[in-house]
Amino acid sequence: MKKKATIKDIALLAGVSATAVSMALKDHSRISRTTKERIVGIAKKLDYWPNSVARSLKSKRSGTLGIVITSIMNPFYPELAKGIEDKAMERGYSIILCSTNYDARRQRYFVNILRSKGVDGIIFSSAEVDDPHILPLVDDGFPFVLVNRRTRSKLLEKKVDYVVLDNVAGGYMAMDHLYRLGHRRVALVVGSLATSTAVERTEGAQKALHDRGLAIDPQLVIECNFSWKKAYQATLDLLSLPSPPTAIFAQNDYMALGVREAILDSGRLIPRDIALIGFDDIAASAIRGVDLTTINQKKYEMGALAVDILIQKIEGKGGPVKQIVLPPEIIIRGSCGWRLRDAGQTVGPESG
Amino acid sequence: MKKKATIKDIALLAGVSATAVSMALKDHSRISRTTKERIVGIAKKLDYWPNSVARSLKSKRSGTLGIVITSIMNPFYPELAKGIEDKAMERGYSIILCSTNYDARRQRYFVNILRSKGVDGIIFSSAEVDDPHILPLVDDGFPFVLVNRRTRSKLLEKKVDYVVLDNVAGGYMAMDHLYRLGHRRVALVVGSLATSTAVERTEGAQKALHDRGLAIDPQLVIECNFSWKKAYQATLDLLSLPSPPTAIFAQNDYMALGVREAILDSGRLIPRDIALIGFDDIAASAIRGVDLTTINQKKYEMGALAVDILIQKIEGKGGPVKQIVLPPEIIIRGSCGWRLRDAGQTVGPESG
DNA sequence: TTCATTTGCTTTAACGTTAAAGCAAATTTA
DNA sequence: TAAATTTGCTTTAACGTTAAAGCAAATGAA
Repeated sequence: MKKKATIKDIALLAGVSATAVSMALKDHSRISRTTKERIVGIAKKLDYWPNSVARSLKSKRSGTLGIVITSIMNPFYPELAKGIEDKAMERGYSIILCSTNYDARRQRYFVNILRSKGVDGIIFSSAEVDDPHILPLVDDGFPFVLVNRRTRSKLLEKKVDYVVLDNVAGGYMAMDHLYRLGHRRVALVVGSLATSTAVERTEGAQKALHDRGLAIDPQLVIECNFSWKKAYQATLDLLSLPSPPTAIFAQNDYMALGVREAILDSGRLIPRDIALIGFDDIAASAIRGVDLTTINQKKYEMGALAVDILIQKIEGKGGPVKQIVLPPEIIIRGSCGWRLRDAGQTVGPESG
Repeated sequence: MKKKATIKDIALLAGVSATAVSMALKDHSRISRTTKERIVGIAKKLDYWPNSVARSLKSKRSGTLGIVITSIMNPFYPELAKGIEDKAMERGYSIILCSTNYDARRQRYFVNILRSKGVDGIIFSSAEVDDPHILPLVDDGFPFVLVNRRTRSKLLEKKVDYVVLDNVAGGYMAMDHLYRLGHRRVALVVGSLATSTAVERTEGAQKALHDRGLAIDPQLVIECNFSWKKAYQATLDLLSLPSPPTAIFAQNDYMALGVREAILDSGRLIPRDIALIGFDDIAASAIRGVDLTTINQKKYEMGALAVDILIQKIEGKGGPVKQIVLPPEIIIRGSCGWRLRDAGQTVGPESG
């Protein structure tokens, strides 16, 4: 492979030292205008680009951020990733993407890989509660930020920066919406209870009922690990119960699509026979005919914010721990119907 | 930030030279078993991980691949990216992801950034016809592979490795399917004619009609740049034509969703009033109620294959230029109906 | 005119790793 | 027993860049 020009090549051609070239390209004040212009001219002619690897070694800065997510296939991520990417690009950073494929052990591995590659900081969007790989990062003072999920470890919760949705409020909002539409028997298709998101959304949903002196029938709470397939099966099980739910709250839209499929397969219609609410507002939820009512989180903004916080930590203008909790927002589409069930009938599009 | 242990730290503790440590960790034959075990023990105790940056500088290998795509938000990419990621991980490489956000000029920029960061090779999934940044790579012998799109430059087409779908066959297949269902007036919602994919899919569609002595009405061919919005608008325009099409072939599923929305907004039903076929088989197309008939390409396999080819080039077992053209596959769902139009009526689900 | 400062460079050294070369001691071969 | 080889390390140097220190020449101040 043809070698790219280095500072030395330029120095040789310009008849100066390598340092002079480095100074010229950095617009150092102690280099004469004429020499600088000569050097810059030669650099341009040779199509010179500084070798970041050498720079990183010298400066301990790589201009690269590590991003650890569960899987790029998860429809939640593209928007988050775009927020991260755009902001990182705007601020002059590149990103190395790592997917754990839902294998928590890989997080530790990726942290080591990323640190060895000299990334300046890491964004975790897949942290599980009490992740053992987080502690060494805190101890070492290595810059990182959690997005979407946070750690619930007593030891760490005060020390770790994060940008998350107020998932308790989101869960509350979803259940509240269903309650107001008259639903009293609501099933919970839960994510993975190893994640803060699932725990908190469940908490919020329970609180919404508790505030009205009600409680969720434990029979109607099923952990589905954020899996489409498990959500599908869980729904079939729920629907064959002697006293099935009148509504289902799926803790993310991806599972909600599995729930939807099972409902339709059972010959029921949404929302005529059963109401459905999701969480995340992924792209597919807005498709005509899907019309999934859902709790939205500003994924793009979350990503961008996380990058800002991370870079601030990296560049030393740290300050106190940043823990940002964004408010959720309900997106009302057709999947829960539009009229109060109490008032007579539920009306909605004959979707599906 | 706490410094990570280096080879020197280990050397100091073990009372040997840095090179001895390097040899011990690499299981060099000229190091004694006892010394090696002592060194390895200390390394483990210090939680030593080799500094890849230093290694890269020395060895000119980073174990990192650059991936250049248009946008992670494009629903086509997650599956492709996963194929790339899984295979790269399997073979011990990390990936740096770059999105051009459909700005072709950024490709040149990213190529420079990536090379400066020392990536061992680049996968382009966003190449436009005659990209000017490709030529220097070929000249330098820098390893890269195109996926999904290929260059159509006369100068380069024989020299560049790629993995693509047989898009001509795909276009042919789509149009052929519509023809067999009785459609004679088919509109083409075209991507961007600056891409090989759009050009070839159009070519294939035209060929399918040409083989039957027909031709596409130029009035029914609209370039929409792979944009949902443009596809939506184009469809409204098509439908208000004095003699509107009986079917629409959208050159990717994402545009097909825009077409679908416009059709439904116009009060028509799919496929009762108009048939619709897409391309790519993105996740949303399979959703009940969307049921988009489409041409599938094995995105995951394409990504994995591209990585294999790239790594083969990187690791020197190059051989001849690899140009892989995969066969398309039609996924028949409900959006074109199931009976021959000639035979009477088209039947399909009352989707949407 | 003399000393102090500024300018415009060069030399040195370092970042962490690792091939290559070197070299004494141990072992094998003749 | 002497020469040749192997073992087990060390020293050196390099990858490309850039702070830091150095230093002669030009400029400024007294």
